[in-house]
Amino acid sequence: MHAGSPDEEWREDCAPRRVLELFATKWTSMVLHTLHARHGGTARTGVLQRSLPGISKKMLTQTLREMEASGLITRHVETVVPPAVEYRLTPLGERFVVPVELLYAWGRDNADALDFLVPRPGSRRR
Amino acid sequence: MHAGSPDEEWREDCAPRRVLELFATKWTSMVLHTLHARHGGTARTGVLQRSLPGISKKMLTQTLREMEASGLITRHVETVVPPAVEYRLTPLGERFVVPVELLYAWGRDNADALDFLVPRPGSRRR
DNA sequence: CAGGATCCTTCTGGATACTG
DNA sequence: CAGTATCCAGAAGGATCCTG
Repeated sequence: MHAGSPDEEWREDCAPRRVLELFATKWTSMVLHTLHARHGGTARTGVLQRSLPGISKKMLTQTLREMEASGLITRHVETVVPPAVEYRLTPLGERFVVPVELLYAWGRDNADALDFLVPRPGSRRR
Repeated sequence: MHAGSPDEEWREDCAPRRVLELFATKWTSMVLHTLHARHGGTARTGVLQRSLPGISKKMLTQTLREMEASGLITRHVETVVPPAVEYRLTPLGERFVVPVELLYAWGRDNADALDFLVPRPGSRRR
């Protein structure tokens, strides 16, 4: 347990980094959580948008596209008018929910310690 | 379990969002993990930098500053020449390590499913 | 050795308008 | 209703040079 040992090198494509990529898009884990905890794993676009106050239509669509490309969700299109699109968690997505929920649970348990972060709504970190 | 219920509103300052703020700086969780898993919770600046191939001196310092401001680590300065600075996980930091490690563990367990992400070193997601 | 100060490039993501 | 296409301000973060 010391420096230099290249056992688990922080290569650009190591597992930890790839997981972080999933958080790179701001809304991913929130969509994941909402889909899972509030809608049982399946929801339509508009429902998701209303469940995530503050997300723009652009970012919702973009996030959903990336999550689909990552294999976290699937997209089902009902060919009707007006179009109805449903997003559903994949088994991989369901599994990813577990650590994400743990992370959020930790946040709730340590809310006091995090109080000094995000002091006032509108200012980001730092 | 449906839309509209404002039980756990996604306000700008809700716990989940504040946790995500901790990941907003790219290297935070990697520094945390390295400090914990490779150095037993305490390490000097240079050691950390060598343990994190690819991090710039600027980002390392900046990340450490923010982590200190967030109460995840403490900074100890040895007043000698050349200066020696040690960073140490706080109890809060130690607790945060738990969900972070679970996240990384999930990544390792699902490495196969994540293989299509980060196809070649040098290109980011998408 | 630790880290501050700049410069500069890339990316994020919000606002808005438009299509089927 | 779902999605696309632009435009654009601001943030993230890498490279480099300088200080005690």
